[in-house]
Amino acid sequence: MTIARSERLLVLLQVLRRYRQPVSGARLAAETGVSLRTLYRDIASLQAQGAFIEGEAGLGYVLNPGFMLPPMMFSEEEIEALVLGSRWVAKTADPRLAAGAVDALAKIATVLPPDLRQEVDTSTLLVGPAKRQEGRADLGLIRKAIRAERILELAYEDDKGTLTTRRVWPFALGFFDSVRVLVAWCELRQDFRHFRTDRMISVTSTEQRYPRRRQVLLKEWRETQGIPNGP
Amino acid sequence: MTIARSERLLVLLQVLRRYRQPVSGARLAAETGVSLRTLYRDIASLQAQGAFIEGEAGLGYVLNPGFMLPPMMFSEEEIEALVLGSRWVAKTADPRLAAGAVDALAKIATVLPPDLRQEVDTSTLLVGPAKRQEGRADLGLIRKAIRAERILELAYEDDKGTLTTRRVWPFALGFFDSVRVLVAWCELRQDFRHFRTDRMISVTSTEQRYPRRRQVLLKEWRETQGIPNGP
DNA sequence: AGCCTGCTGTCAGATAGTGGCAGCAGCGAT
DNA sequence: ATCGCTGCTGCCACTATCTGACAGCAGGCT
Repeated sequence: MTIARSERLLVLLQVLRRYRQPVSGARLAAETGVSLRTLYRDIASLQAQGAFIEGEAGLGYVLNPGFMLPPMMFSEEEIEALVLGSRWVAKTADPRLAAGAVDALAKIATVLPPDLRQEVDTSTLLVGPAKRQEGRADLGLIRKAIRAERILELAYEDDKGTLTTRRVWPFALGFFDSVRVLVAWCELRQDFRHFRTDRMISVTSTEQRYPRRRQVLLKEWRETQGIPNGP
Repeated sequence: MTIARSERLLVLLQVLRRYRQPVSGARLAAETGVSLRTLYRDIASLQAQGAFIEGEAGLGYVLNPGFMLPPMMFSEEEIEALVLGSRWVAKTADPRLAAGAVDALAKIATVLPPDLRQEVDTSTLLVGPAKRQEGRADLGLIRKAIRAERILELAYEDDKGTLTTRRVWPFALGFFDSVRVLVAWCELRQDFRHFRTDRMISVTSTEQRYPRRRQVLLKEWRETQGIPNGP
């Protein structure tokens, strides 16, 4: 990847936008296809032009969010990705989230210049039929409980057909090809448990907040699963 | 005023933003301290990077508003939908489209108010592992051909193991659980055909444009499939 | 102390940027 | 139609900017 400096600076800006956590200069240098020395020069250039990039020794660089520097418009690839993603959500997720996908895309479309708006309407990336396994569970309720870190009461039928009632701390929802799985801390078992949403007999949200942060639970669960990191 | 090109491009963008009415290239050249010839090169560079600058002979240049994304408001549901959709694309699609999904989300995040930006980072809707069936086919190339309505030359191995070479008019790409399917008009068979991307031996893009609009082909294909409408 | 990382200086060679000129094309006014 | 204004592209030689490598210092974390 050998691109001119003037273009590279904008690429670098986007790479920085992409990472939210500190990134090392070496990594940025690799991504922009340039030596470490040159990367330092590039960073200095961006800072001189007003970009608020913080660099801390031993950590890396972070782009302070909330400041707009070009290129801010979406590329064709990005539009296609947004459209395809929204279509998948619209087909796969529960009705409320599906509506959210459609609405979000519509909002994005309104701020697009005409030619890109055209891309949204005419994109021909299609999503295959969903093999939804419907349960009585209200996914909207579950997502809301996850966001608000509220305890849920589940009536659940496990894979052996045994019915149990549990209080759980919900913190993630996994979307697989045909099933949706709630990941939660189970008060009954005092451990992480997975619950297929189609096996939930009933779901009740309490007003009670569980005592830990869902990000922390997610991190610990990932470690038990041997999943390194990332969404 | 003699500044480096990389910085000058950003200055030029600011100058363009300042004017609302058309500005002549000569004036822009003077303001950025550069010859007219070079200014034309600068404008070309900005356009190549996605800036929507319109230049009309006899009038001048105008920066199409909308190059910058305005601050946007989304509901929590909409944010979750966007994040989930992007994560799915990032896991499922080809590397370029996957990067597009991540980049698009990053751009959206920068124009979000802080509390919603938080939502993007902490969303705990997860996507299961992709069961990607990789082929040698370059999906990026295929998508580009679809967008530009270019004829593709395929070396394809059908389900019986027979190898054929065909010229096709690609107009849609279907994402299923484990396979990606190109939908195209096949010149050989004079009919619509589906091609699994993992069975493509080679894909070559021609510069030749096929004689019909892809939207029309899509509509006709849908009718033959008995698919009513909608994406 | 040791490791990782940010940051600066220097230098010679590679690269890209630059202006001037010439020519074509589209638009509006005369 | 003609003219003037403007956008746009090709060409070419000159220049300066950019680049990588090496070397060294500073600051945070374990």
